[in-house]
Amino acid sequence: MVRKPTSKETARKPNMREAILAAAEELFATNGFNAVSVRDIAQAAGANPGSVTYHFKTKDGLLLEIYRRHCGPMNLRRSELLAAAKRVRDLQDRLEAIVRAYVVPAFTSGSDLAGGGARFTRLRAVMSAEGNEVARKIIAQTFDDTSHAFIDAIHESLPHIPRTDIVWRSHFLLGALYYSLVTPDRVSRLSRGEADGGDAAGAIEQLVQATVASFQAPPLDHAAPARRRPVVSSKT
Amino acid sequence: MVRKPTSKETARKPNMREAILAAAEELFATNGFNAVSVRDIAQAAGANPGSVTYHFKTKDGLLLEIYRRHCGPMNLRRSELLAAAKRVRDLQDRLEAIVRAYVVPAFTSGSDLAGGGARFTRLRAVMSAEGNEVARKIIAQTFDDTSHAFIDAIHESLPHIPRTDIVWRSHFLLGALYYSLVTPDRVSRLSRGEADGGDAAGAIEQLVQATVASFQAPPLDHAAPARRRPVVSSKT
DNA sequence: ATGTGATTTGTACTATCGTACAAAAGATCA
DNA sequence: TGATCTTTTGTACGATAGTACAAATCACAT
Repeated sequence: MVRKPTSKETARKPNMREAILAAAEELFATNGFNAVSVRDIAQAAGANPGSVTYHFKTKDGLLLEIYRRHCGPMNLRRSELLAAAKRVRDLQDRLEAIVRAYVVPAFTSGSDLAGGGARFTRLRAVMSAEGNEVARKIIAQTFDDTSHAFIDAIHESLPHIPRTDIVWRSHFLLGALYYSLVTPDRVSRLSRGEADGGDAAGAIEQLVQATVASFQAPPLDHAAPARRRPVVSSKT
Repeated sequence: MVRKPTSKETARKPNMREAILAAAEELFATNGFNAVSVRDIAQAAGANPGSVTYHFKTKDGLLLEIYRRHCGPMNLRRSELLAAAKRVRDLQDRLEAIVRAYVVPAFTSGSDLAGGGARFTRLRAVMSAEGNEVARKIIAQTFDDTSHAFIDAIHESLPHIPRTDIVWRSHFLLGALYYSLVTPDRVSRLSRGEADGGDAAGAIEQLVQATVASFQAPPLDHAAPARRRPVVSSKT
């Protein structure tokens, strides 16, 4: 009996703390940080507002804990997948594997912390859009390392593309990834029901294929302008 | 004297109404809707809080007016550019022209309403992320037509790609576009200063090239699975 | 100059926000 | 059982939110 449930884990209701975290995650991810009140979260979790203060001290503290919960497992999984991807021999396959290693954990977190990575990624997208300060700090110090690792790996499998271009295209990848999680219904609507924007597996495949192609695009010639700029005049 | 400045346009301070709109646009676009108070907006515009109520009745009304201001000119310009793009003979050039016709007005609005399209597009991105109700309604009924027109045009120049795939890739384009406007600093940071995320012209070129390549990617084979899925195991 | 309508100001009201804190309730173990 | 610690509840407080509205101010036609 080295490990007993030290009463810290045995709440009256089963894990109220977790319920609050899950509710907050869901509400923040769909409505933004400021639109959600502590009372909203408490009600969604079936808890008392004061209970939120007790567990997380402040609303910022609650957001911080959400990040702490997910960042570790997600980046760990990404590292594992990236390491495996780097060992792929075929260059084309390797690139695809790298992109997949970046995308997949964003949709389904490794340890799948009570709700999966998709919800947390969506939350990150929303916090990013809102310019949330708490999130900005964590992201810069937690995700930039991972991003650099992926950019370097991609650069190695595409040595003829300038690093700058790869940075841009990685940026586009993240934007596309975020947006797919933020408004999946738009895909369903525009495809007139042919595609399901909420289907994670489908979204991943589409995103990976499109992104791999974008990475393989010829580099932008920074010295000379575009080969032949198509003439588009708005004056008919 | 058919047209005299009917005192409706001659405020004490030069166009306080416009100042409020501009300030609200800026603040909403960078901080989200709920994080910004009417008093914040009034202060940034050098106006009195009550003045905001006078001109726009409610905070939602203010947001609505911002959309009304930009949607018309922007979609008009997109239509013009799309029409011109469709007349490009070379298929490769035409595709690029179409993508450019979609992207360019998002960065710089046609009539450049006091601040340009980039700010408004960023605002759209943020409202989308926050799931803002006012914005959702307007977007569905104003932008979907334009989106369909572009999707159809792209489909015509890429007949062998299923429409579903084009929808997905257009969706990724919009996500990348949004994200580029939301966090341009990330590009500067990840490129270690080599690229300037805030440079609209550079962002447009990168985005257009990457997107054209993604559209030209082979279609996803919905019947048979991927040709040869690269094996990536997380267990080393 | 004066009246009139359009704006701006100042202030106040109610609702809700985040947070604090004491009391109640439950769990744990001597 | 009773002491002690953790968790939950209930309530309250100050700050700030959106909005309303009367008074003050301005522009302009007469």
